Amino acid sequence: MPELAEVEWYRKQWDAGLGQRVESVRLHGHKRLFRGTNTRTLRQCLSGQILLSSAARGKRMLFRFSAGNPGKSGARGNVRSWLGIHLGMTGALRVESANFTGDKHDHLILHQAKRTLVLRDPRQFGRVQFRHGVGEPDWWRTGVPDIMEDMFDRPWQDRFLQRHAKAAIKAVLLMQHGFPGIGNWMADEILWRAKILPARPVCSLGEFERSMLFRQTKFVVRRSLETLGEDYSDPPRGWLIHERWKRGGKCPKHGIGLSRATVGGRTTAWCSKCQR
DNA sequence: CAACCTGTTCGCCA
DNA sequence: ATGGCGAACAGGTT
Repeated sequence: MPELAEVEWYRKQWDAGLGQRVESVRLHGHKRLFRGTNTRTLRQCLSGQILLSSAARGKRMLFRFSAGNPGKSGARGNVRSWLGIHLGMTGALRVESANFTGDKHDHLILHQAKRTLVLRDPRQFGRVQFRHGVGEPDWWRTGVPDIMEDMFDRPWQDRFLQRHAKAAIKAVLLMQHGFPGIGNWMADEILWRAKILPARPVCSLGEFERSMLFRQTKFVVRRSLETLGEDYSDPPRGWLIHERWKRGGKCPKHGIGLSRATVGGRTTAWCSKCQR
């Protein structure tokens, strides 16, 4: 499910546990979701620690934990636990009551005194990472600006486009090293608003189209964060997403049937009248 | 029963 | 060395 705006909403679900201690940890340690992660360390380190804060970058989240009484024991006061979560295709974060136990798809469960923080992911295309130490984990640094940051500007976008000149623009919008957080529906939304056919090779885009692409990318991200990302409310009326998966879905602007095909390896919807 | 799915990664090929 | 593409991953839903 989750693209950048949904990820932001899921991240905030665990805010209910901020400042509270993790009493115990339950996890399905042998599962694919934890590939490359030492789950015994995760369970041992996180038990007894306090959830301090969280952040999201694109589709990735980072949760910061530490022991209580920071600073009391000198340098060791700076030791933190860092929990990285990617929700993949079917992941979700939610909060349950304190006595929640979960089923086979609830892979990571953090029990607090008054509630339980749950990560569920049936398909396990998501991922959990963990680090215990001083300073942010290496895997959290990406070198890629978030789309809403000033660093994400025209020169940066155009440099990335240039590196993938022969690929379909739809495929390039899905690349997390260029457009972090954009997924299938947001890519279609952006291209519809920018009036660009998804299968167009990047090198065929003119200056005006690249500037439309840039503006609509910023716009779709901003408005998605203000709706879905804020309270999971619907994106604005008139957006393509409302028609995208409907049988007989129509272009919100022209009312003609949407076209569909696989582009960049994903099902793609567009309006053949709007987009050229 | 078959096809499809809001994501990433790997191996193969140009 | 870099970039593009299709398959694989695992399970639910239509």
